[in-house]
Amino acid sequence: MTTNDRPRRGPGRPAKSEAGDTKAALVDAALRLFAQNGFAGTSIRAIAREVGLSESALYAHFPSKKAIHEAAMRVAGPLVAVVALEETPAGAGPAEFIRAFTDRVVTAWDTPRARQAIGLAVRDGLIHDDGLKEGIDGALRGLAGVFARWIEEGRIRDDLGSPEDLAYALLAPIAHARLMGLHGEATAGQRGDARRRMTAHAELFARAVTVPPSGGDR
Amino acid sequence: MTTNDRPRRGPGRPAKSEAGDTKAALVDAALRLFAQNGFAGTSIRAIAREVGLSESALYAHFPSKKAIHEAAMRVAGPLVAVVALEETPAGAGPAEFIRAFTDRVVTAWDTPRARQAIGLAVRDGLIHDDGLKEGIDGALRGLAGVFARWIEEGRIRDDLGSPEDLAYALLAPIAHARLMGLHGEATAGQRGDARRRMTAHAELFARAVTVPPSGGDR
DNA sequence: ATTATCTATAGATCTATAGATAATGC
DNA sequence: ATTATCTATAGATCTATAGATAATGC
Repeated sequence: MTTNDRPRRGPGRPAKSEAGDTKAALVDAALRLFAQNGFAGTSIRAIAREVGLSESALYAHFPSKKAIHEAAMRVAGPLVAVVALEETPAGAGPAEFIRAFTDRVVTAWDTPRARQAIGLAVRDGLIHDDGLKEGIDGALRGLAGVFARWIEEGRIRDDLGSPEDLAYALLAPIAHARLMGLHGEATAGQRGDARRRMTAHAELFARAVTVPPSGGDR
Repeated sequence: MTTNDRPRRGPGRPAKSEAGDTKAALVDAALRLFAQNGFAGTSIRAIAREVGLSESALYAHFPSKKAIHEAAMRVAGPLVAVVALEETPAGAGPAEFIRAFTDRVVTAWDTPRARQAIGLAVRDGLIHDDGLKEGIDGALRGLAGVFARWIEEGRIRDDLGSPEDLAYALLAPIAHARLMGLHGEATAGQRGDARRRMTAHAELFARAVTVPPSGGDR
């Protein structure tokens, strides 16, 4: 179970040589355990032991259990992919953009940190948190803005639904695959499945929204 | 907080008049609390108190905390919507079928029981459970079968992706909306948003997959 | 003196059990 | 006698604090 099993220290300040970044190690262990077992299911004892410390050493770094949970959430970082949207060059055509955007999201979400972060969010009800909801809505609006321009320019179909609905049709399946397959406890196989599902959906979506070559039945 | 506040009983067997179905009331309270706070975040004390009992009265009905959690999961019932698929008449056209199927799923998922069930699944990691994954895959396969037939018959587009990918493109956004908006703590407004999102997506999907009227640009 | 650890412990809370008590149904 | 409740309590575990100890950096 214990990923990080440094030897238990003796009393007193540790020698310079063996004095690692304890605080960072604690946050790391906390992130992992909270994501796995939730807030109530994780004791500060378990966190301290994972790093090879006594419980009270933890209290020298964080004033309370809540504080270390908050620290873990901070390093987990933002859960949504607004950044990926801003970073994707919109110059290319719709299909290329959709592919590039999805690739960025998939890469960002398949890091160990991001996988633990989503576990944390799911376990402790943050998935029903207003902050997360606003983040998602922001990402949807950003994507909808891009789609709205393309609809105006006649580069994607205007008869399917609102730009917002289109954005949802692209993003939701990707987000769903993340929840099901890019979490902290996912095996390499599950992660591969999730990534394939994401890119496959992006391709399907790109084909569905781009204006079909007009004329000629069959 | 307490939804069910019957008066606390005295010692001894309660009179027939005030002897409700305690076991059912316990499971009900347990489902609500486990969904809200997770397994570790819910004490048997809290469950008993919610029903107006002492902790030990609970142990007369269930041998352990785990047992009452399992009972709660059983009444929560299956999480996925294979039933909805079987119940939807496939005789109608693709668009009608997609609409009818989605309506059934939405209705099934917006019951208080189903909303608590999804909270339970999310909170205690069942979302990453193999059983649930198999249920989802089963629903996807069933839907994919319907789509495969329609593709053969030329009633929906064959150039978007595999029947499985199509099934995912329809189901995942609906499942995602459920997670975000049809859970135990969702307000009426959030639930309405989620339902609208589901039906809007079904409409978009139906338009995207049906074969476009051929011929004539613009 | 400060920092980072330890041991020991207080006080709360948690699961579970033992034994008492009172209504029910035979 | 059985059933459904209670009170009391054991024993484990949890968060948090107090005070000791030893290395560091001035």
